[in-house]
Amino acid sequence: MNDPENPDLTNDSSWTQLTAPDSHFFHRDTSNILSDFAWNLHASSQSDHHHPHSLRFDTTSRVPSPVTTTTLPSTPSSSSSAAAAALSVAVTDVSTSNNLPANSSSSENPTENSTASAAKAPEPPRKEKKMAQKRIRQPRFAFMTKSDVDNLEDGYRWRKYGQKAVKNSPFPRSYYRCTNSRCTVKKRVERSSEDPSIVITTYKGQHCHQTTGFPRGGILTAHDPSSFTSHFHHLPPPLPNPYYYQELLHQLHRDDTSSLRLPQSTTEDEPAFVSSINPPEEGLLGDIVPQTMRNT
DNA sequence: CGCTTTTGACCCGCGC
DNA sequence: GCGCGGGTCAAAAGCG
Repeated sequence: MNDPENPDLTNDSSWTQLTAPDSHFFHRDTSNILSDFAWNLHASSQSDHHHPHSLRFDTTSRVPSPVTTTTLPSTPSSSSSAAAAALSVAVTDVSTSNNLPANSSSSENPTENSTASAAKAPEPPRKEKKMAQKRIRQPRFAFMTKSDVDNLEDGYRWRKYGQKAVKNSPFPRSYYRCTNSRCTVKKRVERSSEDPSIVITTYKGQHCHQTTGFPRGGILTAHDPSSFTSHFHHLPPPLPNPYYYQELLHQLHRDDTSSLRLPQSTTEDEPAFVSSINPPEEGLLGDIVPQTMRNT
């Protein structure tokens, strides 16, 4: 079965064959380490079209936008200290008209859910929650990482809440949720069946809090986008951080909007990363941290 | 003791 | 309607 939210990221062709409704995919055909294209990212309009590293933006379904390909400037990999190498990034936003931000803990509070079950509410809270989840789909993005470890360090703490065997894959898929009780972000980690060295990580939702900090990179705060980027420029995190990819999208759109066409017409189901095309000073906060959380 | 992981069961959506 | 597969729950076990 083709899971629209979970295309086989290990298959290059599948990246462009994504048939998921309201999804937007980025594909980068590269095997370089993350730091190669990440932590020194300075996307410029002078896209090196000769470079094999390409970022493919693909959107299907409701938005009949053509697949647009752009390229990223590449800097030679200067370090292999990181145990992981990002291969591709995919943004599969599936937000609907009611894009529930991660900070809307009032409407989706795990603690409340757990306690409500014992209260025997007239309506099964579990069912309510399911219904809510069905209606409200959160932005998500995925990336492939060459790594020996499954659970990549990304600055947040995660609690594993499930594991499932994956069809046509000898490797199980693990499900994690952010340990922050108010945060509804989840991530899914699975290993490529074709290349066991590749870990496919899919993030869903938006964090409503700061990171806990990288073990080897000091504390990383999400309050200061400038320090965030400069932090990475000077001190690449040991492993890929989802922030980077959203920043990547920013950069791409900012620098080359002519070649990277975003589904601007999807106003009714505005993807998070589209709405995040903000002024530079807006930075990553537009993607990750809800505006209401920034002044805390 | 508190937190995390494991794991079987359950629920739901989707395709046939 | 049925079966399959993905995703989640929740109790038990493990760990520091």
